[in-house]
Amino acid sequence: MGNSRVTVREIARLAGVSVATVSRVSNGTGQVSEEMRRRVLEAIEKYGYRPDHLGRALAARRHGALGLVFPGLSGPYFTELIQGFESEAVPARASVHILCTHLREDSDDQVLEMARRVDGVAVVGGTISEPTLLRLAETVPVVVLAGRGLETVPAVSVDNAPAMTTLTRHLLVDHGLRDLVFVGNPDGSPDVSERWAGFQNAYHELDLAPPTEPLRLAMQQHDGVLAAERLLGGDGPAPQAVVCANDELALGVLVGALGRGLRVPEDLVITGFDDAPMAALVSPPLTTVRQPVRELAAEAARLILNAVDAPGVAPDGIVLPTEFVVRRSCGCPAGSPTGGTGK
Amino acid sequence: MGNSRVTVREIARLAGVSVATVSRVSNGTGQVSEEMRRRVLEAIEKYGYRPDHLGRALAARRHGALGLVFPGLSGPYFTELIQGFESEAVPARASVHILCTHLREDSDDQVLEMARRVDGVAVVGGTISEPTLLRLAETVPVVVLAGRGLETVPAVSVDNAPAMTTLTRHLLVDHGLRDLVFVGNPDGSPDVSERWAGFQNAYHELDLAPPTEPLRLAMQQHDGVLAAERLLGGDGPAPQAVVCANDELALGVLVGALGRGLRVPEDLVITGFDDAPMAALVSPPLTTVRQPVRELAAEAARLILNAVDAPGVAPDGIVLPTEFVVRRSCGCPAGSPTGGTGK
DNA sequence: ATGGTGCCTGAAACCGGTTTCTGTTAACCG
DNA sequence: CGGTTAACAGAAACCGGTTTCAGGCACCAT
Repeated sequence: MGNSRVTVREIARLAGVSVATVSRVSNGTGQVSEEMRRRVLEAIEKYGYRPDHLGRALAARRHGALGLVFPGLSGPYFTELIQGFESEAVPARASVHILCTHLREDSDDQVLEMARRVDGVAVVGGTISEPTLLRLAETVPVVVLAGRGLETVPAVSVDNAPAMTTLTRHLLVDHGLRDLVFVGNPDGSPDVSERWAGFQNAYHELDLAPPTEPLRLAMQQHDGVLAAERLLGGDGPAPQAVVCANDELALGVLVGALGRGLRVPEDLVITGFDDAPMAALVSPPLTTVRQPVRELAAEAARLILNAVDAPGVAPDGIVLPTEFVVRRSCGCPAGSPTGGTGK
Repeated sequence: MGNSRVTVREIARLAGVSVATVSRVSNGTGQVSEEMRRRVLEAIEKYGYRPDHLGRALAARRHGALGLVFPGLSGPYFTELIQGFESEAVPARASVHILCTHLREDSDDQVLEMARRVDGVAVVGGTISEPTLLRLAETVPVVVLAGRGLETVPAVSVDNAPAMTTLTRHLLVDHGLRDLVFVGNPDGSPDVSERWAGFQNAYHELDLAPPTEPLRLAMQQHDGVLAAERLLGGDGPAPQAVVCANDELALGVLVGALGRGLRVPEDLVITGFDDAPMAALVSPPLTTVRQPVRELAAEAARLILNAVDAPGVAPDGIVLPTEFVVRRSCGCPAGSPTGGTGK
């Protein structure tokens, strides 16, 4: 019944028609008489024929698949990313290939290899080298997801720097804090780099002396705990506020601070970035910046799908707006207003 | 240069050889004289030829791809799952297709459609209907990931029930607690169903009256916060302990409890399942069950890859052991010993 | 009756590889 | 020197679809 070994020619033979007719019926293209159509559909039904994807893809010179490349899969950010991408790709009848370059040394090769199996690729910013990105773009449409694009490679990202400037200004001006520490590695990803730039920019705008060097760590919760150890560990004075490059770090710092008996925000202010689900749930809830991660990835998928259909035109990049979310971890009372940073 | 429009026949023409020879050289199969090889390699190099994946796959009747199907992407569990699967597939030169059936009504169709693009599929338990699973298994090798297998479909899973029995017994016997509530929906996934069974079994083993009905909720952190609201909200007495179906729920309950001014474990005992990264970081650290999620998914990938190479033989399922991790949220002092539940 | 016009249909070419099978050549043997 | 064999190259078939193109046929107007 559901045997997948049945081919067009077989169905054609059994229905007593040509393969062209079978193809026409199974695709609904061209003109086919009622009688022929009936015979073919009957045979298709009876033998459970379904056209082979490879044959079809080869003829159409299109894979019906999109690729998504990211460094590793940590935390809520990437799950949102994948889901956003997938939610846009699947309805367009494109399957989703994923590749975590994560710790593999030959990842550039693998990205290039993936490019031969898909119609387009989204690469998370900072994942692969620029030369590889360019070579990739020669083969298939590419967009950079959360990062900076190139001449020929559009990017979709959020307004990281302005958002971080808004958040930092809030701490410096509205709360009168001075001794802030930025946690996150600006060299680790374009996102963090931009956030660090936005952080510095707030100081610059207010004619303050530049901030201290960032505490360069990875982006996971246990790195935040590590940050708390370093910053609150004893030697040297603790900062007034810890501005984290994402919510996971902030959550880790929060755990570390509370575990040391500090009160947040009274003894230490902590802020995040992303507005992960947990950010609103912890106590005190986290002041952070909401970014539309799902929408970002969906936009990337759409961009690629368009580029596949209309090759040649290199679309512009997209910058999505974020929203500054004021909660209690910055020292604001419960129920403060929130404000967007605008587009 | 890197033009991907170059075909075997073109290279053959340019090198003045036959396509067969080009194919032999590019695959390293068969016998080719030094002179021919040199000419071919030269042309390949010069025109940047790389064999098309579709043509190759069609001829080989193999996709070089594996599918991974899960309901939705929430929390650390699924990121681990994907990474484990991917880490095993990619070195075997198989790309990874993902599909979140998540909220789409026609997901069964999409799973069947995916089956036509891959050599094998891993399906997370409880994701698709049994009839669909059976039809899927007629097409490609399938394994169920974290769930129960069928006659023809092997499963890889962990010893959920014994592990939960061990944990529950610990609360009932070592801590003398009686009033436990299980949080999680046994109908939601095979994993939860088995954990609930293990929970009940501990009562049974000790000749206690059966526990109260489970609090049926989804598996995310905010569901845990919800659980805390329901259980600690005022009307009706609060339980002594909340046994959660996974760590995310437990973390949510913890946040909710602490937010209400309760002390954990003095006023309320909370336990989880999974040993997510955050479980050890919160205060108090979570007593839970560690399960080797990555290894589980890697095992599934291996099983499928083997089934692809040696079709016909239906391999046995695999049950991986878990480890009971005693931390402080159950009431044990810091630094208690931990014990595995064995295989 | 003749020529023109649409509508259907199927043979064959094509997508881009791999593989079998046949034939040539050179080396080796007695 | 004739015969066997191994090494190598290429033509053609194949994988499973789609699409072009030419032809058959019915119908209509002249």
